[in-house]
Amino acid sequence: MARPTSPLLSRGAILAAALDLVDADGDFTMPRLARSLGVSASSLYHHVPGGRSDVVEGLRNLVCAGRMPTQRTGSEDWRAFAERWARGYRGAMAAHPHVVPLLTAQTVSDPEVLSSYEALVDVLVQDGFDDATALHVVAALDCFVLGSALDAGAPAQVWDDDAEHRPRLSRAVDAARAQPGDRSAATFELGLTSLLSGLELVRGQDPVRR
Amino acid sequence: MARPTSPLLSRGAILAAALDLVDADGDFTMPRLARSLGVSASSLYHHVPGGRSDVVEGLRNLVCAGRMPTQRTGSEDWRAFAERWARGYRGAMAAHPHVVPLLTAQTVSDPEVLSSYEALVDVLVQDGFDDATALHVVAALDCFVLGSALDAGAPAQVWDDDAEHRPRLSRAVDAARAQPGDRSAATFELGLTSLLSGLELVRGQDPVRR
DNA sequence: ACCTGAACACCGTTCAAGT
DNA sequence: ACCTGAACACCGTTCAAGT
Repeated sequence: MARPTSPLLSRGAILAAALDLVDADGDFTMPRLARSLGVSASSLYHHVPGGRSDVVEGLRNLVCAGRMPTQRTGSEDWRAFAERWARGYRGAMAAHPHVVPLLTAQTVSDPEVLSSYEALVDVLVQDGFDDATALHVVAALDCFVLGSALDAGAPAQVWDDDAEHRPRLSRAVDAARAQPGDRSAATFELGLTSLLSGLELVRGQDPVRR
Repeated sequence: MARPTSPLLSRGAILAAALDLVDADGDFTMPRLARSLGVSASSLYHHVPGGRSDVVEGLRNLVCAGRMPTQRTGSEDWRAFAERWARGYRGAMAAHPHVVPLLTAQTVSDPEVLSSYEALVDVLVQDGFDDATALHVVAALDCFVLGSALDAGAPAQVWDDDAEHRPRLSRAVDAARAQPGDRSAATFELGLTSLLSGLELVRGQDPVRR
């Protein structure tokens, strides 16, 4: 075939196909990705110069863009904004849980995602956290959200809860399963609420005495 | 050579070599692992029947075994035990940060690790959490610890903090860097303390009203 | 500029063959 | 039982060749 009159591929089409593949299979390879687009593997590199890791960073943007807040509304205090930030982040990831393990290996460089970090730091400092603590708060939220996103993507059977050998774990798992709704989402909500309540106690506290 | 008079390999030796490789290179492959042991790749499968994923689960045990508490001391309340549990877990992972991304893809099946989960649930229920909430508490702590462990292994430059475009993020990063000690460890301590303080507020609360 | 097929240096895993 | 080399079906990436 060689060069077609109108391009067969585009960066956007490649990323969309990659996301479909990850959602369906839990992973992707360059050859499979090419096959799903009816194209040869080497063609991809014309549109995604950085190769596989470029596609992965593209997936981060595709999954997160527009789902994370970048400025607070008039009435929001730091806690309300942090809650919205964390929910947006976790919601974006949980909608495509299989991409999360791909992202954890790479540094965040996507500008849109970084803007939301910037906004969160801004709100925290405005509302009484000192600079260093604000950074730790953002990082701690980031840790919890990332862990929760991994949790959302984990197999239903996260822990091998053998009732014989681990009766209390097994009973707790059953009790949580008996509740309505998504177990992983409920865990996230409990953890987020608790984390924010605890951070409120730290806010404005003398940094050196902590 | 064929069969040697005394075995060249053992499961333990393979796992130890794999951990060395992961600590040094950030990853391992079966051929490299074999080469580091002066052996051919196919030999490994006699001692690690499950292949690569078997090695990964073995690494979890090697890294965590003995580092996570399995019963509380007489004077410990739930909070003290949960703190010890989370610190042990995070400390084990942070000592070998590159293994963490390998583990996140797989379900926990190691008995020693599961025993410590069992112990934590037990303590929580004894101290006033209902079964379902205890499970969510364990899961939330697990999420935070796992996220923190990933954070500990991430490149020093977690976020691409361009001072031009993201001045507040950049300033907060600088402020945190100016503090003594490990940034990631400090984030973990702040988050853990806050999370536990927040969970204390939930303990014994009417489950249905929450 | 954009797509191709061939090529390179890798993977993980299996298995008959050796002792 | 334990190690080997050969083999299989894959990877990610590069590049000269085509239009």
